[in-house]
Amino acid sequence: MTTTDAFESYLAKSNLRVTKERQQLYDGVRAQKGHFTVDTLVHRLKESGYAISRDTVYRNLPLLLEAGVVRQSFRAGRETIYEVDEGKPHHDHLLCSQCGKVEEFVDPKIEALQEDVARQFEFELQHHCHQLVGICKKCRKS
Amino acid sequence: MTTTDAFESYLAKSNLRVTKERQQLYDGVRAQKGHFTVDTLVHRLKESGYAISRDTVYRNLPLLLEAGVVRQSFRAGRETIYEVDEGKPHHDHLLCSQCGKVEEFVDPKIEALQEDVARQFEFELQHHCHQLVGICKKCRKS
DNA sequence: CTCTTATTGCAATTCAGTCTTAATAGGAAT
DNA sequence: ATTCCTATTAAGACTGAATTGCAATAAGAG
Repeated sequence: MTTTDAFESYLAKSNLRVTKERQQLYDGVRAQKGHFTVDTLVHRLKESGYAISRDTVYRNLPLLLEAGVVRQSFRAGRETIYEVDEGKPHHDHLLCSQCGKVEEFVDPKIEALQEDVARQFEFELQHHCHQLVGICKKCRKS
Repeated sequence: MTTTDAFESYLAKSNLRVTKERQQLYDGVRAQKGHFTVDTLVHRLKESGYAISRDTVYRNLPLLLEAGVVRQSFRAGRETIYEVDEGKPHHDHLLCSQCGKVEEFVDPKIEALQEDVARQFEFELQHHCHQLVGICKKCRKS
């Protein structure tokens, strides 16, 4: 299965239609490097000649999330930040409250402890949101 | 120092005025049990005879946060959920995605590992946002 | 008591995200 | 291919949380 099929096979499985917009959205999303917001995504899609409405993006985001194409990364103020979720392993974020710098980290021990907590409360863990906020080295110097 | 002075001493230290609204806001906030949103807070303040505008609440929330009176708890959809930050030790949240149930947990090992991560990236940790999302026992049965 | 200026309430505004609706197009059945 | 049903789309109105500008008010220093 080529990577191009990932979203289409999800759509087929869910009895959803493969539209031009969904294909373009999939392409556009995968072209994103790093973190992005819905607005920047729409803007970049337009630049690439894909005129997909903001609503269509919003409507299809749950599908892209479900299909494992994108991942809700974190929230910066009002905006939700997304990132591509293909190939890249799970990780959490460390943000600088001064300059907005974003670092990614993974800690298997924390992941395991999260599972323990969920088990303890008899929850079936679906996902988690874990952000550390602090001041980076550079900002601390000024 | 009585607990009533906590906010006032913070205001004094910061060269901010002690207004009727700030005193009432402080009282009102401390009367909140559990989690609350800005709107519910304004509503309850009004019920208690404290007619404080929503704007004043928004404007003073950063001060209350800074003074350690309230704490940003987590976000539910668009709304920011707050909770009183006096007496209560730090804790994180476990949410049920089906029924919205909120459990609180503390794990000293996770806390320590967060410090380790921050140290590794040379960040000075200020706070963190840690929510586990899953399905609770009751919801899993239906 | 007076005066300066922080603070307040109001109204207008912003902005992410949602909803409504009419038009369009996917794709199954024929 | 053609028809038809219905999912999906774009446009724009709308929502609700949060912010801002401004004129009126009141804290508290002198």
